[in-house]
Amino acid sequence: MLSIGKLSAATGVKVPTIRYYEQISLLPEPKRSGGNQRFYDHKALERLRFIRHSRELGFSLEAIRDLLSLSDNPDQPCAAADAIARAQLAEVESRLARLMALKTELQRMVVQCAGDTISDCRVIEVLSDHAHCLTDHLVGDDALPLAGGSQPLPADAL
Amino acid sequence: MLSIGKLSAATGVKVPTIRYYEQISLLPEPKRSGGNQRFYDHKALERLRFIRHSRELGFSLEAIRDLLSLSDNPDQPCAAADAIARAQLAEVESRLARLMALKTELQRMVVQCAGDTISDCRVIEVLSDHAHCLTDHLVGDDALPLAGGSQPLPADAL
DNA sequence: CTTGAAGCTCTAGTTGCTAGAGCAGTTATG
DNA sequence: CATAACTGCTCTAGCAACTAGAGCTTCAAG
Repeated sequence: MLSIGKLSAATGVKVPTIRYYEQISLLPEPKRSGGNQRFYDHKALERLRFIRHSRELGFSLEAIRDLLSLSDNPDQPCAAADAIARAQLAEVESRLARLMALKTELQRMVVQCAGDTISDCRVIEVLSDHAHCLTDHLVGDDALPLAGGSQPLPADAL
Repeated sequence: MLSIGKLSAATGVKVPTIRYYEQISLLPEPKRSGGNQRFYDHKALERLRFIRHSRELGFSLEAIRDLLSLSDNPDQPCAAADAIARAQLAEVESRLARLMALKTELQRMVVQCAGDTISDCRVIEVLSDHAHCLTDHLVGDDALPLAGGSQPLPADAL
């Protein structure tokens, strides 16, 4: 039996995050000891490790919720898990492609800057006008939804 | 003079987003016409284009705020703008490295899945145990702050 | 002159946490 | 046994960068 602090240390997930996961029902409510303190068993430890590892791989909490419910029913076919993983892979690949275009553009911008005054700074100039760019580092398809529907990858899992 | 709708069409930035930028003082308050409607001049158009392009390149609104104030003072040295751009480049490069590790791991996961039941699904198995992974797709340095201090790149600019 | 699109303000929701206030319970030391 | 220091508890509010919706007003076209 682990206190929440020990569980945190054992998994690398911060204490408030564990309570947050409980709040959104990603973790079940654990037993409480006399003075209302949470105590966790081995199953909870495993589940939290699963969550953490999935987060590291960029899965959203919603995807993880699905993956967990799949892993709770081991007799079902694994096609669903496979589909979630494939979707995540596709997501990562498309982000990779975009990031590589960004990197190219940023590099050009930085390299060309001669270090003079702002008035002839390449950085500012390039930012002012997309025509200076080589690639189409645009976001969407045609309406260019700058920030849009999904935000599957956690900002820090990149 | 452009209405907010025309400005939106001309820049690809959604109407509510324009109002949001005004609210956080990234755009100045525009003139209003008789019935309280916003009207924008050419300067506002340029400024919004600058913002949009910077967002496409992954700069945070805070970084853009700095870049804008730099571009408003063209006599100053451009070292500051250069530094912001270099920081952004470094950020993008580190995200790229992480994303590539993720991609490798996800690919391995997906390829190995034989399509049987969950009980012997590689996807679930790998997620359960980081030891299955080749790379250290871990986030932090030692404390592994799963999600942490900075979130410079907007989730959708990836 | 009427209709429908576009504009207005305001509040609240999204994701995945984090930070802080203000307590109560637990553990280590004197 | 007392006390300090730590860990835990609940609750609310905040972060980025928007998005969605309610409920209202104004404008342009036919």
